[in-house]
Amino acid sequence: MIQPVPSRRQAIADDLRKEISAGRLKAGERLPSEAQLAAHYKVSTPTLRNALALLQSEGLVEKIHGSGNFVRHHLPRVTYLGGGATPGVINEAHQVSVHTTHLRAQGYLAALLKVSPHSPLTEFLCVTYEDKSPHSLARIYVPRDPVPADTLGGSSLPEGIVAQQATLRPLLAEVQEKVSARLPTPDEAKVLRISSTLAVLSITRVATDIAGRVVEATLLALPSDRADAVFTTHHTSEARSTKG
Amino acid sequence: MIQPVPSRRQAIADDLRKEISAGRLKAGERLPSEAQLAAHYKVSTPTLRNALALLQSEGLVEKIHGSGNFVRHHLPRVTYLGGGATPGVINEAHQVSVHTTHLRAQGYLAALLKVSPHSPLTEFLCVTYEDKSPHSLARIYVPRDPVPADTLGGSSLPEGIVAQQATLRPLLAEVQEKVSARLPTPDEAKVLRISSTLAVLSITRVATDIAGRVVEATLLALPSDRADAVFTTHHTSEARSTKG
DNA sequence: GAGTGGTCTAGACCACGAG
DNA sequence: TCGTGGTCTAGACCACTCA
Repeated sequence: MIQPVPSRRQAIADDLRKEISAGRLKAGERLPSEAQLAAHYKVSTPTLRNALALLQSEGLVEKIHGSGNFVRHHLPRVTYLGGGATPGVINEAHQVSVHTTHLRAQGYLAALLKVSPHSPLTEFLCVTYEDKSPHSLARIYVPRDPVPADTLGGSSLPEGIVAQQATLRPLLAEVQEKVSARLPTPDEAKVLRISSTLAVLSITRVATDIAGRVVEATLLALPSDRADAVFTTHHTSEARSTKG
Repeated sequence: MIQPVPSRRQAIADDLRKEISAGRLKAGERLPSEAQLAAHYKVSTPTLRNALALLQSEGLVEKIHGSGNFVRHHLPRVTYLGGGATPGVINEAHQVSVHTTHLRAQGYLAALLKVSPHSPLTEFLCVTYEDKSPHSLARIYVPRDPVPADTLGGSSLPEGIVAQQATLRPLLAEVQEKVSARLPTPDEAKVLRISSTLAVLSITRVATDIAGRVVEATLLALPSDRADAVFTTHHTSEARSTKG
C-alpha cells in the first residue's frame, strides 16, 4: 500500500498526473520544457524524461521532437479490432498509405506462411494515420501462388486489398493473433514517430483458409502511447462449442 | 534499408543478438557483467543497459538483479489465451497463488463492472508462476450481488474460481479484451520481478452475460519479456455472421 | 537561430543475491 | 562481504521544429 522508497520518477509522474487530472494542465496544452521541469523538480534531465516516459506509456502525454510535451486531448482510441472479422486496422477518420512490393519468402516469413522458401509473396506496407499522427504500421504478406497474380498482384491500391479480403473471407477457417510488447526497431520508431524507448504493441496475425493454407500473415506494430487492440468474442449457443 | 547513424545501443544489441544466434553465447549462460560489457563496447553503463533492454524486450535475455544477464533457453511461451473460452491465464506447469479480498466498487472499477459505486465486489489477486518465475499478475473483480455470497464469497481457493467460472460460463454472451502496452506500476514491477523500464502487456477483460450484466472484469499484467497473448478465432459457417 | 527533445558520458550511491 | 544490477546525477553534443 505504501511505497517505502518511491523513486523520483514515480513521484514526479504522480505529481504531473495529478496536475493533469485536476485540470491545471489542460488537454492540448504544452508542458514546460524538460529543462524547466527538471529544474522545478530538482532532478537531472534523464530522470525527468523517465517520469515523462511513464505518462507517455499511459497515453496521457504526447512528445513531439523539437516542439515539446503535450497533454493528450483524449485517451488512446482503439486502433486495432481483432477477431479476423475485420481486415485489420480499421477506424473511421483514418487515412491509409500503402506500398506494394514483390519479394520471395525467407526463413521466418516462409515458416509463418507455411510456404517453401523462395516462393513469391506480395508485401503490402501500410501506415494508417489519424489526424496526421501515425497509428499503425502493418506489413501484410500474401502468397502469390493460391491466387492468380493478375487478380491482385498488379493492384497496389487499398481497394485492391479490400477486394481481395472480401474474396477470401468466406474461405477463412481460422485467424490467430499473437500479441506482445517490445521496443520498436529503428524503422518502426521513425515511421510511427515514437521514441525508441517507447514500447510498441506487436501483433502477428495469421489467417488460415479451410484447406489449411495460410491466406495472409500480418506483422503489426502499434505505438503504445496512442493505440490499443480490442478482441471481442461472442458466445452464441452454437459457437460455444467451437473451442477446445 | 541502411541506417545512416545506427545508435550505439542498436549496434550493441545487434552484435549480442548475433553472438546468441551464432551459439557463441549459449542458452542459460550468463553474459559478462554490465561493467565488463560496457568496457568491451566502450560505452557508458546506461547505454549498455539500453542495449540489453532491447534484447530483454525481445525475450532473448533475462535480467536477474544481483546475479546477471542470462541468455533465455527458449522464446516466451504463450501465457494468455484470449477469447473467453478459458478463464484467463492457462498453461500446464503453472503454479497459481490467489489472494481474495472483499471491497467496494469505486470510480473506474464501478464503471468497468457497470455497477453502482460502493456496491460489494470480490477481488481475486492471482499470480501465476512458471518455474518459479512469475508470468502474470491478474486482478479479477466479481460483483457479489448477482451470485449468492455463500456460493463463492467464502471460498478463496483456486478451485472456487474455477467452479464459479464453470457455473457462469453457459450464461456468457460476450467477452471483450482490451490489450495495450504500458510501463508497470511499482507493485507490478516488484511482483513480476521486472525492471520498471520494461513494458507490460496490459489486458482488460470484461465478460458480460446474456442479461447484459458484467459477470467479471479482469485486469491483467504480463511481463513483456517472457509472456505474450494469443487470440484465436474460428470461422465456422454459423459463426461467420456473428460479427458486424 | 533559438529552443526543444534525443542520445550519450563517466561517474556516484543504493538494493539485491549468493557465498 | 562482494559482485551484481537499479537509480540517479550534471553535464555534453546532436537532431528536429518553428519563427
